[in-house]
Amino acid sequence: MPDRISELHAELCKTLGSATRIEILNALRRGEKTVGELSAALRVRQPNISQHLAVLRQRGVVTTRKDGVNIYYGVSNPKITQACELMKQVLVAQLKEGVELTRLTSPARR
Amino acid sequence: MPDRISELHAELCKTLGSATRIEILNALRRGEKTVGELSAALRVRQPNISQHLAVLRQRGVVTTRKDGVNIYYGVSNPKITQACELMKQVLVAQLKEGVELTRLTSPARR
DNA sequence: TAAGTGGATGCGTATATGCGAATATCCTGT
DNA sequence: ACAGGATATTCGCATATACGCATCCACTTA
Repeated sequence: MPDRISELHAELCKTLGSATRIEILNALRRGEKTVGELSAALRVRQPNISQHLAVLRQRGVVTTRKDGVNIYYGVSNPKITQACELMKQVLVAQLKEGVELTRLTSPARR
Repeated sequence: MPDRISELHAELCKTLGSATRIEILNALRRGEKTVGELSAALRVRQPNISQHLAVLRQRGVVTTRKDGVNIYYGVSNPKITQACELMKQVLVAQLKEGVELTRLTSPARR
């Protein structure tokens, strides 16, 4: 029976569980970007980008700043970028170890 | 158009996107535990725990060690715990700021 | 071999998520 | 008020995920 905190924690983590959102965060590392810039840089349709940004916003992962005609998005907390980076390091380590990404294989029974 | 690496990265992150799995990882911080111990500690039915452990296994987040009758699960890479901890810190910061978790509210239009 | 324990799997269902396509909204210049 | 660029929202569909329940498999001991 998971408690409330764990649920919020999981929800926050779940936010990073999308390839497009991961790329959005990567793109925002070097600084703020507008929706249009993100859409162009990632080659993802604008409405789709907007949807992902909405998710990131709801979880407080990104912040918005309006400047003239555009809305600039940025990462709200550097720790998010750090966590992201750690996870990527784990991934890289796995790939190097040739970790049998038994993605579709059976379990530990051996 | 997200690339392969981002997809793997996202899949790995997605693994942390479940309250039960978050609690499993928290429980494993202090050391290895068997399925039964986890089931009892978290008060979650055994088959359900097993399923979540299967997910964690497939993504290489946990490792298994067989000892006599039991199977001990442990976190495969300390960086995973670290990333998890960073995310929790972000969450705590958000809660403190009373971040209007506009979970169900409108966006940045102002 | 029968029984018991620890753990994994399959199934059905309810719910959540991602994406495309169309559309709506906001803001600024004319 | 109007046009147009920038961004947000809605709808529908296809897919993924979580959970309970029942069941199955592996190993040990009597």
